[in-house]
Amino acid sequence: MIRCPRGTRDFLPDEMERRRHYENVLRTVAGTFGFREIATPIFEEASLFVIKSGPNILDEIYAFKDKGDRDLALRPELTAPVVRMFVNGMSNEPRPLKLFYFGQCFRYERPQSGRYREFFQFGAEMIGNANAETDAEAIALAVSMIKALGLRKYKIRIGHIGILRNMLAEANVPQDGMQEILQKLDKKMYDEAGSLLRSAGVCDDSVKRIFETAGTTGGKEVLDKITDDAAAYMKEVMEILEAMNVTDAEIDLGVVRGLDYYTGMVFEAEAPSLGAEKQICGGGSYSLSELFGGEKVFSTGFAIGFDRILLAMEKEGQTFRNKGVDAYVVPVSDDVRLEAVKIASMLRSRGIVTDIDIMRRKMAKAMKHAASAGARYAVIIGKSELEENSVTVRNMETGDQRMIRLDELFGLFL
RNA sequence: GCCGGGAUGGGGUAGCUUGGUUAUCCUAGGGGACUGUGGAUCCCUUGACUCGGGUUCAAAUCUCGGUCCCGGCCCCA
Repeated sequence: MIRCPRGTRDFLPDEMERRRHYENVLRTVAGTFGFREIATPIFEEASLFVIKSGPNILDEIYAFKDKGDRDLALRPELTAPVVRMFVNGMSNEPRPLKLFYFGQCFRYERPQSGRYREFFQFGAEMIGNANAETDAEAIALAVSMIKALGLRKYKIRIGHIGILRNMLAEANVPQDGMQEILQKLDKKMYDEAGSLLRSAGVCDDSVKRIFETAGTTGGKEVLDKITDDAAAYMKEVMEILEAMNVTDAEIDLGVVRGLDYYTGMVFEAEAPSLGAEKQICGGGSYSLSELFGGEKVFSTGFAIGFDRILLAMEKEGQTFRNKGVDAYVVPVSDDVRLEAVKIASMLRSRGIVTDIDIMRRKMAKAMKHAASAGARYAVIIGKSELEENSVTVRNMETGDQRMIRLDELFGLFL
């Protein structure tokens, strides 16, 4: 028995219908913010991801050589491909570019709850500017999408990577040791961050101030304590968000996020109903295009973990009802099957979702099948009906049924 | 890569401690009882011990390893 590979999933029709529905909710919201959808290849030159994330990334992605000896990789994320696309063919478009995408990504990792080797991301990028309006727009879009999906419990935290970086630089922490310290601070591992700071020669007083800043959380007023241009900037972002009616995002200066291509604002969303893998969204402002051979352009973007957010909705008890077919055509006897096929075709050509018994089942079994397929109406076609140019229509929910003329049948589904 | 718990028809399960006939029950799928009316009932039928090695007269059951799943660590671009 061959099964699907580790960390991948099959999506059966019910599940797929649900996923498509929510994908389209996200597409619609992104559209209302003026974003337009794009798609990039599933695989890219491996170097695209190496340039962005360093050579160690190769251990964590599906990288391979093709028959032409090219080094390729299944995409582990979509920001790099989108920026590559911008550099290749969109660098002279009017700015800002507002792009969104939905697609699968692949990472060679140990699967666990909410983590797969093939997973789906919905993301958006704004390319061409770095200011408070841009950052606020990205956050507002993310929040609107989460809300539109119907997720109730979530937490949005906004930080600014520059504030802690500036403090570390002022304390004379060398550039190459910074990332490790920031990572510890991001995880609230203060003991380890402390020993790293002290061994970098930072005095106790500075360490204390750094910890205080990293632990700063709350509304925009907490920014008043910080004397840094970035704090004033973040206050502006928060004010714009307020004007956009986004009030449930809070400041957390400990949000530092992974790699150092982030340049300023960073944010993430988590769903507390999930376990260890509870982050459902992450993003910030960055500058990548110059690494791929283009001019330096500031951008802001984020990605939503589609599988995780669906999982969180499920855990909150949100259910999804599959639509089923509008009409299920049931021929009463074999000698009316051709007529039944004609009527089904007529309904289909009018855009009505129509199924028909093609198993040559007896009528009772066909009715049973119509019920289990979730049909709204059974369209019963027999000799006596056809003699009067009619069919019998049965409402499968109420059980009411009546004869209806063929030329009126279509109107029933409007 | 590391730690822990698992794996029995399509789905859900009993059996495993204490090895021993044809592997339990529910559900689902196909057909029939019912020759023109669904979710009911009854009958027939399809369908499983994760894979490989070991112990044994005999393994779903004991044992070792692989694979996969679940939870966590690491990582999380």
